[in-house]
This record gives sequence, structure tokens and C-alpha cells, in this order.
Amino acid sequence: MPGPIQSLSRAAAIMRLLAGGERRLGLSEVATALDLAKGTAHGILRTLQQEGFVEQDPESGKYQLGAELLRLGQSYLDVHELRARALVWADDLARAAGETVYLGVLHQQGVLIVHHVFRPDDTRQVLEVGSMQPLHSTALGKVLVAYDPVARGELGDGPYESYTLRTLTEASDLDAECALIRERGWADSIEETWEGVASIGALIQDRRRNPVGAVCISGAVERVCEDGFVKPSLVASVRSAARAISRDLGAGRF
Amino acid sequence: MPGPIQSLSRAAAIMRLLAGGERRLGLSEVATALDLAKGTAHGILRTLQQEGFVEQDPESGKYQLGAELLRLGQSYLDVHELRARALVWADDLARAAGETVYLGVLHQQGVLIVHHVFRPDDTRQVLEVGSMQPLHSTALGKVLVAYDPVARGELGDGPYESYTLRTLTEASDLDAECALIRERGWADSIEETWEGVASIGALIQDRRRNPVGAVCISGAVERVCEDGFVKPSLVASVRSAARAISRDLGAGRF
DNA sequence: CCACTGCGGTCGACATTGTCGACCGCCTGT
DNA sequence: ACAGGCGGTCGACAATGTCGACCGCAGTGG
Repeated sequence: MPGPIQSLSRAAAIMRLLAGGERRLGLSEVATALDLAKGTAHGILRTLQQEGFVEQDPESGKYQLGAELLRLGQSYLDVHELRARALVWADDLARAAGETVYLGVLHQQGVLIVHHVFRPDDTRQVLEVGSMQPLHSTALGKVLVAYDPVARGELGDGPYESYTLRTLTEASDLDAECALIRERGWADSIEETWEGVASIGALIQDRRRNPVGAVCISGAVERVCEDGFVKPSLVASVRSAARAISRDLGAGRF
Repeated sequence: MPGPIQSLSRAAAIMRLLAGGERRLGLSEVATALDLAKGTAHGILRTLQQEGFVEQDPESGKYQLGAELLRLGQSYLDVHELRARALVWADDLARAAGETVYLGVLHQQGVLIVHHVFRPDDTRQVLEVGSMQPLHSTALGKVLVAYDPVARGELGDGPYESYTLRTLTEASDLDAECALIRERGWADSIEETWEGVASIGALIQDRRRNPVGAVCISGAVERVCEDGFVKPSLVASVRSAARAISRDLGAGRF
């Protein structure tokens, strides 16, 4: 039975639709958006609601995502081996570098943040675990594109979306950058996604040298860079953290 | 068509099963645990995998939850109206009280934490957003049980699980406590779930006075209590935060 | 070194199951 | 008061998911 189960694919599409639009959606909206009969959409929504994946505003009758997703998302993190092993190293890195640390894995056409350590003694920040970052303009993303053929494939041939003046939007430029990244073993991104923010990332691989994710530090360009380049000491910290996590992952096997 | 969609319910059961067991599960394990034919379980797992809700370890062939759940869980938080409006108030409360703040909603037989503000200037803590707390032994839970008939219904007639010597395990005791909670308008829990931890909670209601969630502060019993009772000043802070959030929710409508 | 047992995965027949589009009652804005 | 939209229901139909036997492989113990 090498075909996907229709009702499940549709349910997934509905949940993604609900996740996309910031506001709640009505039954008819869902049905027309996905080109389903109202009855069909209703059946799926009712089941999703019973299971807690979708909630219905009793007042307006409109639907939104449900709490069970949050719970299961948390369970995903609990089981995630990379994240578990990286926790302590990420902490150390944040303390050593004095900057925010992110841990990301490839997911669809982006980097999914699975761990986030706040910059020590910084002002209040929002936790970004569960959010996505672009592949072509962040240190995390470019590391993955450079080392993971799947990531490179997901990216396509561009041109890519431009966020700042420094964003690389052409596939040829990005591939050249990736060659450089592979050569020196780390990636940076200086104001390529957000003005004023620079980041440095390095690859995490498992025991068989498969790329499984990336770590990066991210902070104000004034602190992370010097004379237009990222500080070598920070690069060293990130790379050694990445190596430590990779070693830890390999060790877990035996 | 007032029946749930079979394949969807089964898919949900599989995901919950994967979320429950801490380790990865094989196809046969899943199939036997849920009493499904192997082919059926495989079809569902394959579809879930395609959609990103489940991942398969390419080495062992075993399954675990997928990254898409984390992303959707995050989207749930983004849309969550109660959480959005409560963010700033929870912050203020944490600062004023100098303690950890939790924001929770009823979900199945527990309280789902949807927001968590760390205790200011405290040692490193783990974020508990997405985790569940028991209904019968926490301030958040008891508030909901006292005011929300649905929560009371979910709880059942006990006896309830005991975590410490002070846990209320009998329905009659808990109902008496709930009457008290309704009378004075707030709940506490002094070492009823974790030794050394006390918490104070109050109800959040929407414009039509329906209970929609609860806030609490939680901290070391030595700081939160005095002479065996919670400090009145902290109670006042929590209650005023709860009122502020409720007012904010009501205001959003017009 | 080889049966053997377990695994994940496939296949095709069957009928259960999800789908469809018309229909219903309700609320809302006109 | 009406019309148009909503969420929700119903029942016929056949497409669909389900089932259990089967396959090839990997690890294992004889």
C-alpha cells in the first residue's frame, strides 16, 4: 500500500493551514481553501477536535490549533537525542561566548530551532524554540546547506528571498559560499537576515559523520564582529562546542 | 456523519503512544500495542512520516515523533489569545512577586502550561511550557477544578495519586477545599505536589465569566509561606494579575 | 556456516469507511 | 422579514483504508 492515507494527508493539510493563518478559520474557509466538500472537512475537523489537535471557539464556531499539539511538541523535544546531548554544551557555549546560542535541525525548507539559550545577563528575550529560520541567510542554515545534500536540495535554485542588502539571493553565490564553509569548517552570517545581527555556526554530525544539525551563536554585530569579520575567538568556541556535541552523540552508541 | 474518522483516531493514538514511551518504538511494537494489523500501522506511520509528524531512525527503523509537531505546537502558542494577552501581566507578576509564574489551561486530565516566566535572577531553570501538571494537587489545577465543571468532571471521584504527605487524595476533601477556594477566590498548594514548593493560583475568565485558565506563582515554601500559610501580599499580587488578564481578555472583544 | 526467528515493508482482495453534495436550522446584516 | 451566509447533518455510493499472508533482510544461536 505505497500510497499515503488520504484522510491523514488532508488532516495534516488542515492543521498546517490553521497554523499558517494567524486568525481562526471557519469550516467553509477550510473547505474551500483545500478544495474539500464541507462534509468531509467537517468530519476531519471533528475528529481532530476530539483528539485535541484542534479547538473550536464555541462562540464563533471557528477553528484553531489545539493544545495536544503543544504537548506532543514538547514530547518531541524530550525524546530528541541531539537536543538532550547538546543541552549542557550549549549552556557552556553561551556562557563562554556571552551570546545567545541556537541549536537547529533541518526541517522542510528551513532550520527548526530545537534549543535556545538566552544571552547571559541580557534583557528579557522571547524563546524561539519551535520557530523556523531561513536556510540561505543564517549561519545555521548555511552550515546545513553546505554539508547536507538534502538541505541543498530543499533550497532549490533561487533566487532566494532578500531580507537585507547583504542577503545572498543567487544560487551561484550561495554555492561558492558553501564551498568556503566546507573548506574552513564554519559558517557566518553578518546582517544577512536581520540588520545588526551576526551569527557564527558549525556542523554537528553523528557517529557516521552524517550531518544532523548545527549550533550557532548570534548577537549584535558590534560584539560579534571586529573590522568587518567575526571574531576568531568566537569561531573557536562555536567549533569546539560543535565538536563536543558530535563526540557526545557518537559516544551514546556504545 | 457523527462518527470519528477511524484512521485519524488511530493516527492520534499512535502519536500519543510515541509521546508516552521515552524510547523509540518499532513498527511491530506499535501494531501490537494498539491491536492493529502491521500493514495498517505501517500505512499510518508512513503517512505521518511524509507529513513530518513522525520520524524514522534510518538505522534501526524505529519511529519517534517528528519535528512538525514542534512547529505546530509553537503555532498554537502564537495564536493562543489568553497567552498573548497574559504575557506582559505575567512578566509584571514575576517581577513584583520575585517568583516563578505559570499560566495554565485545562487539557484532558491535567493543566497544560502555556506560559512560564522564570524567577528573576534565579539559577538556570528548564522551561516547562508544554508540560502538564496534575489537577488535584497544584494551585493551577485546584483553581480550575473549583471553577470549571469540566475540570471537576475530568478529575473523577478518586482516590487521586499521592505525591507527598500533604496531597489530597479523597474527592470529599478536595471538594471541600474547592468550596473554600470559591469562597475566598484563590487557591494554594503547599507541598502537595513537590516537597519544598508552594504555589498560589487564581482564576482567569473571559468576558462571559467562563473559566479559561489560571495563573500562579510558585516558589520555595520558605519564601512563599509564613507561619504555615501563604503570604497575603503574594495572594494579592496573584489575584490582581488574574483580574488584569481577565479584564484584558474582555476588552479584546470590543 | 547455516537454518531460524524476528524485524520492517509489500501486496492484493475485500468490505468497511470516508467521501460527496444536497439539505437543515440558525444567526446576522440589510 | 428576508436573503445569504454560517456550521452542521444525512444517506447513498464507491473509493478507500484495512487485513493477513507474504517477502527479503539482519541478527542469532546452534
